[in-house]
Amino acid sequence: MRASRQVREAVERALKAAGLPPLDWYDALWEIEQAPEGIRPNALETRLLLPQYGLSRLIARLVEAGYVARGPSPGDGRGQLLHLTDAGRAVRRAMWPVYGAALTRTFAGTRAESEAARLAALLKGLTGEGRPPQPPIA
Amino acid sequence: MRASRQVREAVERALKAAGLPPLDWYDALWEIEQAPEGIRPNALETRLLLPQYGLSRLIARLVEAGYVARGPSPGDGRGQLLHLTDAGRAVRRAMWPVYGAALTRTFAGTRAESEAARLAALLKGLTGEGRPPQPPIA
DNA sequence: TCCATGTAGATGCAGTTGCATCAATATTGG
DNA sequence: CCAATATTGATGCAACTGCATCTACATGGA
Repeated sequence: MRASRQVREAVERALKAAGLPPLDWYDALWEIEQAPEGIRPNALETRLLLPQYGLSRLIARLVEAGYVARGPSPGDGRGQLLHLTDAGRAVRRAMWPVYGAALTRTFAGTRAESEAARLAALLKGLTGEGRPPQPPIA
Repeated sequence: MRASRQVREAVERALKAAGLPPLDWYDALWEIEQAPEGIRPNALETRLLLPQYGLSRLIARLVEAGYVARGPSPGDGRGQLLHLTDAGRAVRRAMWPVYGAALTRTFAGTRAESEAARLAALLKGLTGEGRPPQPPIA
């Protein structure tokens, strides 16, 4: 718990210092970007492992910021389809170097650095297996 | 991040279901209990890796719940000395089985279970080394 | 001694979270 | 076809967080 909080706070501080949105936004923007055909909130929910109400409000913030557009969900009047806007793509891209640099700084020099793959494997088992790897490179 | 959130939420749910206080309280109660001569908030701050205002308010809640008593700090009129009350000891003790059981459930059957020591070592490097192990057994 | 600076801890405010619940649409069994 | 139930997503409320700032006491130097 301590480790994850330390890491998260380091990343959050770096993003804030760079005038960028908080960390949660990154994952959400990334997942939405991966679905050019649009993605529905309930699908995001399982991918991001967020509670329903949390995601609902996160989306509201992203929409208000102009990073995400809501559209109707074909064939289901309850749902909606989310798409990334150009601004959304731009900010996600801008976030990555800052995010990555903060991570690098945190891990540099620790045992976890050389054994990252092993650490990731161990932790992945805890998330209920769930989702595919999250490869946020470019 | 996902792994730690999953674990934390599982523990929080278990504690709440048992009518017990949230997880943060456990660590704080534990650390205070370890210092029968009393401990000062600023010392707790470094042990718990909490921000100053967060700890200040956590202590306020613990005091209001009757689990912690504030006393004057000898030789420093600004400070205070915290002690656990009997109720505090009791609730900390009551929390542990629930806490532990939730952890066991989360780790059971994962690779992390058999490699707990390795995982702990990797993660510990990330917390800035900091503190001694946190052995909340009895 | 007095002032400048440093440290301990508290707090107002705005934003976020968890919980419970709601409205709207979908689906299913009779 | 309709009523019962399930699913999707939103929201009021109370609690909690981060940030900036504040008060009170402490300490060091002129």
